[in-house]
Amino acid sequence: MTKVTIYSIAEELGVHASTVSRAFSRPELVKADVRQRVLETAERLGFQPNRTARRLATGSTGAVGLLVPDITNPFFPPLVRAIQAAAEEATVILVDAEGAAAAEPSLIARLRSQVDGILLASPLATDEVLREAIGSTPTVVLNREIEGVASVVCDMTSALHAAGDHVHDLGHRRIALLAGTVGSWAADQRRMAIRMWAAGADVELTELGPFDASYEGGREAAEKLLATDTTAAFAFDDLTACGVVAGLVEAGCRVPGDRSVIGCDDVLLARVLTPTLSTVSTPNERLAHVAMATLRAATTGDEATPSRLEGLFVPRQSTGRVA
Amino acid sequence: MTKVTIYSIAEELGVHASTVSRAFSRPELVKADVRQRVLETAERLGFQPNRTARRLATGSTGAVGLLVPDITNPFFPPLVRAIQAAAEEATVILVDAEGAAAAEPSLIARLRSQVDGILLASPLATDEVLREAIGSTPTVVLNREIEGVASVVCDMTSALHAAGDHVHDLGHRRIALLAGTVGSWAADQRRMAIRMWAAGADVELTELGPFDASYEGGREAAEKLLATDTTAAFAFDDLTACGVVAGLVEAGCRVPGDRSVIGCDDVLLARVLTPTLSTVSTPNERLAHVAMATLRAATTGDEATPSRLEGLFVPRQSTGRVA
DNA sequence: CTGAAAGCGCTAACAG
DNA sequence: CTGTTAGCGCTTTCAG
Repeated sequence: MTKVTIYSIAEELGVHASTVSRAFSRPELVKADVRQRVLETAERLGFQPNRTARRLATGSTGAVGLLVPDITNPFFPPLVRAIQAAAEEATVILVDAEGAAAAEPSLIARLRSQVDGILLASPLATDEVLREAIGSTPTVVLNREIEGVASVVCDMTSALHAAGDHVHDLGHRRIALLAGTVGSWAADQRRMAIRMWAAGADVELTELGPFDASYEGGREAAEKLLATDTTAAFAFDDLTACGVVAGLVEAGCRVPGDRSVIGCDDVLLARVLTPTLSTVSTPNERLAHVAMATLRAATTGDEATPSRLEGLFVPRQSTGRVA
Repeated sequence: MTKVTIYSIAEELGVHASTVSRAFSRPELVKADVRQRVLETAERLGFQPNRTARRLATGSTGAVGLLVPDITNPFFPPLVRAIQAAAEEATVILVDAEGAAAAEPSLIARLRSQVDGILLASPLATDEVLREAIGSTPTVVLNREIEGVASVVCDMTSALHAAGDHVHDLGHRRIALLAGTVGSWAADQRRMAIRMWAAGADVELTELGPFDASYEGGREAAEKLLATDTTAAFAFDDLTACGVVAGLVEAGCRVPGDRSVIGCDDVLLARVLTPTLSTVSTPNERLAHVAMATLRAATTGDEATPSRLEGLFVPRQSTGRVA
């Protein structure tokens, strides 16, 4: 079981190692039958090109880094999966910041030396910090926008408008906006979208918060919510919405009987909760593909192109006709 | 911003590159003051040792692979996090099998060439297939045992006995066991544990299933469950339990008022569901540490040591006094 | 303790 | 189209 290299198979065939190398990396440069035989014996000998050597020689790692702020947030696993699928041959190195935004710069620094490019999901760090951390490494930021850095975001605006119209159609006129973490790009965007919608509809919007984007944050929000006479509420995300529902139900308020609740992200939780959550879903696969394409472009030195994808409102059980 | 290598700093100091190299990899072999100066200028120049080159030279990748069957299963993200933390310097390459057990061998093959060792969470593939796929790569299997392969498992037996005693104390005597996927090591272990407990307690155990380890599987289980006169049920995991609760509630059956439900794994869901789930938690951090330690041992050629950790029963709201 | 030299396995000009 | 020849940046004997 000795290691099989391009030399082993070159020798076996009486050709030069570089020919073997070419047979793999630039097949068009080698005569069809030679290539054929190379591939065959490679297969036969169980040849596995040594990625490390290739990397050293080419200077490219064949890997992309994916930094997520909190892998235990149910929003990210599906995204991670989609990115891996979209990465195809490239190996993706996932790094979880464990919810500690302050640690991200050093994590990014470590990543930089191991990858050709970085996909960065970092909602909380400031533009400054991030720009400095990524330096000259080709980077695409996800779900936020930073001047001068390529990005792909899922724009929830129109979906949230649709969600607003949906509850409006159900008769709701006093609506609560449970704001998410301040300084979060996504939270800001969602807040703006809902304000904009409310301004154009005959509804009274009550802003509460900010609340932490967590179940506990939702519980807290529920308390504040109960002190208002609103009949429907937009939560920052599904996890928060889950806490809101739990808090309301515990206080004897029925969902959607007495109050309607709208989540965001369409995580697994939204589909298994009782009641299932009306929410806005993200096109993860599309996002992943666009992100990878953008990263490849960035790697080959192209311009920073910001892309926007649209979220989709998914009505479920947590929204109902006003009491 | 030219690349800084051991040569740059060797030149800068008028020493040989190998000395610089040693200053990092075998500091004890270089005189204190030289080492000192090397480290200083390395710092000053922002030297980042090129991992790829190091790998080529040493033959070790400094990376470990972590294969999970389904990253979207909420059980895994916390484990991934724990493993990353336990891996310290080593970079962990996460591979998600996307729920397709059949694809695992080829994923493992790809991994093998990129890492020093593999942590393998693969509940469904057969021992044969796995043994063949890992070949001679140092491997630790997680939550299952394979003859001849190092492993670390979380043994739920005593925790499930505690759970049984708990519902027994609450007055339950007719108990349902909702079996998980057949052929799954964990499912088998849990089933055995509950049977064993039931055999030693004055309860009547009704086995139902097997059901898919999913929300839908739980819904299906709920239906079957309603056709029995049992008052408490063990679900395979929390996701299943969630489906069971949803199915029961939808049928007008209250949890825990009319029936008690016990989950397993203690995923996020268990804590945010209403009612919160009584379940068995896994010591992820311990598991991760033991797994990494075992892998390091395996890498240095030591024997395959199977380790067993204990789960912990966590009573919550989904279990209550019998009606 | 440090310098010299030989690779690790592959790629990439450059000739032929 | 294919062989030659240099490396990629670091580690590691082997001398001294």
